[in-house]
Amino acid sequence: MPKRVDHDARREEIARAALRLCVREGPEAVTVGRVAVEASISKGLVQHYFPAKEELLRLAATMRRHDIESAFAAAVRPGDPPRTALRQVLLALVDLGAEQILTGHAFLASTAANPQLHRLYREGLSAATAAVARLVAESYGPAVAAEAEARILLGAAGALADALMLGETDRDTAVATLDLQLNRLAADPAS
Amino acid sequence: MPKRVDHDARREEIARAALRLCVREGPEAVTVGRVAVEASISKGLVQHYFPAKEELLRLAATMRRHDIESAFAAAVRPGDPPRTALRQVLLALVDLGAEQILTGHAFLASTAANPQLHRLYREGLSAATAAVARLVAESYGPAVAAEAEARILLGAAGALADALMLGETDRDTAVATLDLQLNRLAADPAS
DNA sequence: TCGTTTACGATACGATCGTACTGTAAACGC
DNA sequence: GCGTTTACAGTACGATCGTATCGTAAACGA
Repeated sequence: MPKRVDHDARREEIARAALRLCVREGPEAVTVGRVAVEASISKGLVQHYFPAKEELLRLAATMRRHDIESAFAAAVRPGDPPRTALRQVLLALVDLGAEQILTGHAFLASTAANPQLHRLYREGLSAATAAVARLVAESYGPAVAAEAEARILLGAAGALADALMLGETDRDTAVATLDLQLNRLAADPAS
Repeated sequence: MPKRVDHDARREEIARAALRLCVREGPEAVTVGRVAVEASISKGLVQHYFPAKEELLRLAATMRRHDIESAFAAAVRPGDPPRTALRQVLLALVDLGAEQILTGHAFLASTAANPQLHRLYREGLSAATAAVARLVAESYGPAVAAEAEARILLGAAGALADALMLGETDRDTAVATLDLQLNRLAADPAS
C-alpha cells in the first residue's frame, strides 16, 4: 500500500530516531544504518527519504530548533502579563530535558565545520534573545538594557538546564536561582 | 634514536591534534587516521600511544578541562581583591575562544552516552562553580546566595562566549553585559 | 655485548560507513 | 486496464573505520 504515507511525517519520524540515537548513544552513533534500526525500517528506506545523510542531520537540527521554540510558545498563555510570560519561558528552558539540551550542544559543536548548522543555530539564538528581550522590555520598561538582560537570563537558564541534566542541582534550586535573578530585575533598576 | 622521547608530551601532542580536528572539521572527523595526519605521524604511532581510541578522547577531554582551568588561574593575580579576581575569571571565560568552547560542547554532548566524560564534565563544572561561588562570597559577603549567583554569572559568561563565537555579539558588548550583572551585585543586596 | 625495550612505519583485516543500484508490489492518473 | 509513480527491502561497492600484527632500528640494562 505505498503512496499512502505522509512523506513529510515519515521524514520527521526518521529524523526523530536520529535525535534519540544522538542522545542515547552519542553523536558519533548517528549513522544511516543505526538510524534505520532505531526507526525500525530498512537502510534503503532511510535513503529513500534522505538521499544524503547531511539532509537528515539538517532536518533533525531544524526540528530540534522548532521543538524548543514550541516549548517556549507553549509556556506562555495568551493573557499572561509580561513578567509571568518571561518567567514561564525561562522555566521552559530549564525544563527542556536532556534530549533537547544534548542535541543542542551536539549541533553547536559542529557549527564551526558546518555553515548550514551555524546559520541555523545563530538564527535560533538570535530569535530567542530577541523574544526574551522583548519580554524584558515589556516587563521592566525602557530603562533596562533589554538585550543584555535577555542574554544574562537565557545564559543563566541554559546553565541551570545543563546543571540539572548533569545531576548537579535539583529543579527547586534551579527555579530559586532563576527567581533570584528575576526578582532582582523587578526590585527596581538603579538608573 | 627511540626511547629519547617524552612519552606524556607525545601523548599530549596527539591529543591536541585531535582537538584541533574536532574544531576545524567537526567532532565526527576525529578518527585515528585523520588525527595521525593532523599530527604528522603514522597511524601506527597513534596506536602506539593510545591502544584504544577512547583513551585518546579521554586525554583530550582531560586536557581541555585543564586548559580552561589554567585560563581561569592565569586570569587572576595573587594580590587581586576578590571583586577584581571574580571579574577577571569571568572575562577569561568570555575570552576562551572558539576552540575551547566548541570542544567543550562536543564533550558535553557525549556525556549521556559516556559515563567517564559525564564524570569529568560534572566535576569540572562543579569545581568552577565552587571557585566562582567562593569569589562571590568573598566579594559580596555572606548575605548573597553565593552558589546561585555563581551559576548565574557562569551561565551568563558562557552564553556570552557562545554568542561571541557565533558572531552574534562583539566583545565590548559582551563585557558590558557581564559588568551589568557584576555591578548589580555590587550595588547592594536588598537583604 | 647481547637481549630487551621502545619508537616508529607499514600492512592487513573484518566491520561498518555512506551511497548506488537493483527488484517488487501497491496505489494512482489516464 | 495500464503505465507511471512511489514505498519499501535487499544487495553491492569502494572507502574508511578501529585495531591487530609484523618489521626495523636505535637506545637501554645486564
